[in-house]
Amino acid sequence: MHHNGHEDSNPSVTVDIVIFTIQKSSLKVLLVKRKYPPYEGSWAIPGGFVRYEEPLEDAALRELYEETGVRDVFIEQLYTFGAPNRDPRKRVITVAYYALISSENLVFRPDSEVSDVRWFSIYDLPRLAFDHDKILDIALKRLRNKIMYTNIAFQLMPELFTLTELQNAYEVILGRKLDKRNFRKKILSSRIIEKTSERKVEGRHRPAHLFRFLPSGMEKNNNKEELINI
Amino acid sequence: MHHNGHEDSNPSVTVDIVIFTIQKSSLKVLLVKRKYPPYEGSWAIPGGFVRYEEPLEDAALRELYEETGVRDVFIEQLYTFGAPNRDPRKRVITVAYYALISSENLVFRPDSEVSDVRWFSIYDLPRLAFDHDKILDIALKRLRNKIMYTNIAFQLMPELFTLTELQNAYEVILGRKLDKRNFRKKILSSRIIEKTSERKVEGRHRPAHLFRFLPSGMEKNNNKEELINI
DNA sequence: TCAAAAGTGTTGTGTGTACACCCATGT
DNA sequence: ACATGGGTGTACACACAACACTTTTGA
Repeated sequence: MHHNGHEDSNPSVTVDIVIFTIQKSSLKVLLVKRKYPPYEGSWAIPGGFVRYEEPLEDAALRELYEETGVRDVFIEQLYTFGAPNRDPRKRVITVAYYALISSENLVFRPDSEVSDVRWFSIYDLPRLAFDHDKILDIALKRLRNKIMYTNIAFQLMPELFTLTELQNAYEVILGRKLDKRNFRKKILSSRIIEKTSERKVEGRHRPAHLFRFLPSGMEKNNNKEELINI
Repeated sequence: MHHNGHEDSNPSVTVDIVIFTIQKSSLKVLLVKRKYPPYEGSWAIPGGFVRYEEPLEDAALRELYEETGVRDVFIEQLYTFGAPNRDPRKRVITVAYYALISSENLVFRPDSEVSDVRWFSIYDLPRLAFDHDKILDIALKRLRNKIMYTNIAFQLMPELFTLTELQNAYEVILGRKLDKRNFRKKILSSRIIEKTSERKVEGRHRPAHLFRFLPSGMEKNNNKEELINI
């Protein structure tokens, strides 16, 4: 690693990946605690250097896999951040991605306070290293925007889910309540889910129907998105 | 310039900028003819290396200025392209931008066939170097999408303009006709333009009123955009 | 007086939104 | 029987789309 970047006319290139999931009715992002300077001890978005022969998206998927053990995940390029002083050591240009993963897919769930990788509620974030607060902010805006006219929210859901669970996902992401009847009308009329014969029995009340996404030529976690309107 | 990139663990970083304008009722992009290999003699989107201490957007603005002589232009980051083999010499990651410039602002208008920099209609493009056809395609999609819910089309217009001229700009970008009455209703109700006392006399027919954009806290070419709906 | 573009309203259709009650189940 | 969340329909406001004629000017 060069610490005197000026001898190298090329900036370094990294990928950073904002990983979202929903846990306990809360939208969470995965952060890692930095072990070395700069920003030692601060929390940061996972990321790392792009290998010489590695496509950018592959680098992002590799980082994602290293942190979460999850493959076959929806990711999308977000924005490229290149302020000359965003890393105090040398010029580092980072291509930011965001990912949505279903909490059922999590191989390990870094929850404990002692771990150096942890899920944080978007409403209870620590101070972040570098310009990562800006990256996270833009990722959240993109997610909130895109959930309104695409089906990306489905990437956050398990295989089978109830309409209330789906609505909760939307509400948690948007940070506001939605009307139950209007939501169901909209989702059902978009013909992207189908009712299964199964029900979810949970507590002493009427069981909910379970739904699944319609394959419709595109598979879940296929990195494809379809236009809908909520 | 290294020709053996493998000795340098860092990819090179460039910016490329898709420059749009409207000329003669046609949407045009600026292309430059390459003087050296690879792709010698092919047309390409203007671009160049990012200097070590230079913000990405500054690099894009610099390239834009070098090719067009225009400053204070609307530009927006588009996407970052980083396929390992997109440049046959070595790994080059390019951060693509797009720009909209009013043809009245053009200091020089590269029109002649002999020049090595020229405006091309988007419907009559030459074969492009590298992956520049993909970049241009994405830029055009973004422009067409964004024109529908922001005021960026105004960046393409002169200081004073008629409603018919503005509608032509929309039609040329979208590649389809719009309804005159509905268009005027929409634009006028969005309260982002104001009628001036001047008229444009042109030909043997009724002169059109000239309009200008309302400052509304944000200046033209301020790289800000406002949400509207067309 | 004619050619050419400017300018102007209404109506139907569809979409978004607000809103309240009965149903099915477990305890 | 009751507590709990599941599930359902209607009415109103607004946005969008389709559509044709009159006005103003220069030649």
